Amino acid sequence: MRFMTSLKFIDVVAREGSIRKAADKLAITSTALNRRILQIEDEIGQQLFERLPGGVRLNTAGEIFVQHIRSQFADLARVQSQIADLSGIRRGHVQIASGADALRRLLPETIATYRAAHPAVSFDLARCYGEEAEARLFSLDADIALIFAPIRAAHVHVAATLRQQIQCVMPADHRLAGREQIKLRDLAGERLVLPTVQSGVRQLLDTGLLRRQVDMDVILESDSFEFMQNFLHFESALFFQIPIAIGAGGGRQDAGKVDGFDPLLVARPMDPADVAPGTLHICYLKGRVLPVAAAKFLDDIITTLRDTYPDDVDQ
Amino acid sequence: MRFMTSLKFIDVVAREGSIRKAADKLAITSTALNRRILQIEDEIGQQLFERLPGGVRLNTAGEIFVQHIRSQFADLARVQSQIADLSGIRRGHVQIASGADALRRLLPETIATYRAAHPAVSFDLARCYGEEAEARLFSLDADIALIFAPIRAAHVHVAATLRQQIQCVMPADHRLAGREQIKLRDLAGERLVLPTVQSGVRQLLDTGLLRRQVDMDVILESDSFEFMQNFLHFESALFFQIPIAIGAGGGRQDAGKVDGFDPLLVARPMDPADVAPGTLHICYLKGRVLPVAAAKFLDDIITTLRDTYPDDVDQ
DNA sequence: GGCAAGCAGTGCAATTTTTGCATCGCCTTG
DNA sequence: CAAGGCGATGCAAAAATTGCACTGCTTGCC
Repeated sequence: MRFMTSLKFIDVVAREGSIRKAADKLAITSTALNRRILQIEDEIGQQLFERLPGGVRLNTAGEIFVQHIRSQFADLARVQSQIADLSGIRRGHVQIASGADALRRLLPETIATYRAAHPAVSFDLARCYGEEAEARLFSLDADIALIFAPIRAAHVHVAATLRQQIQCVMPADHRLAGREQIKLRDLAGERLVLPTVQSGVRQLLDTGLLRRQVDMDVILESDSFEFMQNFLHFESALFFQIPIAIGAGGGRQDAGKVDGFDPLLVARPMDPADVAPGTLHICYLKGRVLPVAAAKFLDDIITTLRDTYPDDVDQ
Repeated sequence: MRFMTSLKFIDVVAREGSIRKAADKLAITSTALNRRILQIEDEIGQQLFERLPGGVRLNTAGEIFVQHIRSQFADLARVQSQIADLSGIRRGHVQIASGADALRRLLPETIATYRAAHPAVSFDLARCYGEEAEARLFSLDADIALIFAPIRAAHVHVAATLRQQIQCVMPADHRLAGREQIKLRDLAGERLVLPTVQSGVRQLLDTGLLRRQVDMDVILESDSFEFMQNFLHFESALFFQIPIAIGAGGGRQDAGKVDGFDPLLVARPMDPADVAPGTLHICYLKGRVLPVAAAKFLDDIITTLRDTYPDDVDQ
């Protein structure tokens, strides 16, 4: 896309914060890049970057312009996907920003199914927490975001939500494994593994714990489900996850099973009176027209979720 | 804007329907233009134009792509106006598509007032009928359209509407000049000057006349208010207009006066039971974010209308 | 039926634009 | 105060775009 290179260059310079670094990344000389930027600033009739001793930074005009550039790129991608769609080959690229929860089972399964139908569509997955996911939507580095946390920014459009009750995961022979529901005071004296404070699960737990003084033994904080799962094979403890992350339907035949097969672990829901259910938000940037591939995939996710959790999906 | 030239070229070729004609218009050789187009088609990976013996025509992919190009240009204009706005100089360009009605007094006055406040904003006025105005919105040749007719296309967003009762304009000494309202049957035997069939006024009149058989003497059809007004100085006749076109407020102190000053003509409303009131639509393309200047001007128009016709404006 | 006119595409040389190198002046940091 | 990083600039080399001359094609007109 020769006709977009200058714009792409500006985008990269904005991200790198330095013409020389950007030039390295773009495999051209800093002087060529510098002159392209000067030329565009000249054509726009406005300076876009502040020149600082340590590099460059977007000024207000630049912020506006770069946002425009990014939306142009996103729009071009949409147009190309739409054009490719005409010729029958459903090509495209879908960029997703997601919390760790959905990365575990929901996204792998949904993407695999999708790609079975449309093998020419490629995916890009960025694992990140709520705020960063929203930023990625805004900078058009993500088409779709799956956020298990409240939505902060007004520019995010929520296409669907999924209510999820936090589950307590424990060894199958744990003393609490027989309970239908776990209450916070049951955790007294237990060894706990908590997710990082940035995660939505942790925030919900903290909110619950604030109200009740429970004396617990937090032995570990981690943001890796895999690690926590394996850790429990060696030391008896409890950790917390939401159903989509452990692949267990709420109230279906595989309820209580972890990952659908791990015989050593079981999941039991927390009492909703103690820990409020959280909401997974499936969103995209407000006002955007998603590329064909992304729009279709968004549909697929929502359909999958509705099939799995028919009562908990809202649109 | 060097980085937009190739795209601009494609737009022009699409409009001209021929590479050579477009090349003439763009003051380059047809061969250079031809190669630019081949190059872009190569980069997109899709043919955009069908090659016909008499020139070129957009194919489906091309239609999509050209629409994208035009929206990019419109968006760039918005961004520039936004950037110019930052530096205090409110620069910009506003493109308006309007029926003849609003061109007469509403737009001249509103634009003059606007330009007094923002002298660096320039305007472009295209007089056209409903359907063409909508097409101009879609091809982004117009930011704002003022249409006195029903809206046909779904892609038009109506920002405000103004109800207007059709007025009958006549010499001040006409036998009907004393009436408060004119009924269709009053027109029997009168010499009438009608607006062109494309105009919304005519369509409303025709609808009314369909129901009542009135024997009239249509001596002239014209789409020029100026002509009709001057004609009445020479031959006694009636013609029809809406208040915004004759600069008369509905029920205000200048009601019944034409153009605010012409002592030879008076306007009397048609009986709403005979001729239904029409609606002036102030619209822009759905989903568009208007440039600062255009958005501000749209506001001004609506404010002006609301001040003049407080009871007839809806939003 | 043939011929002129109009169209898009192409090979090649001229021209314009872009790039890279060397270098400057500026600022911060150690 | 020196060193290192930054953006800007003069100048020559490299790459691209452009224009000219020409091809092959179709349509329409004599």
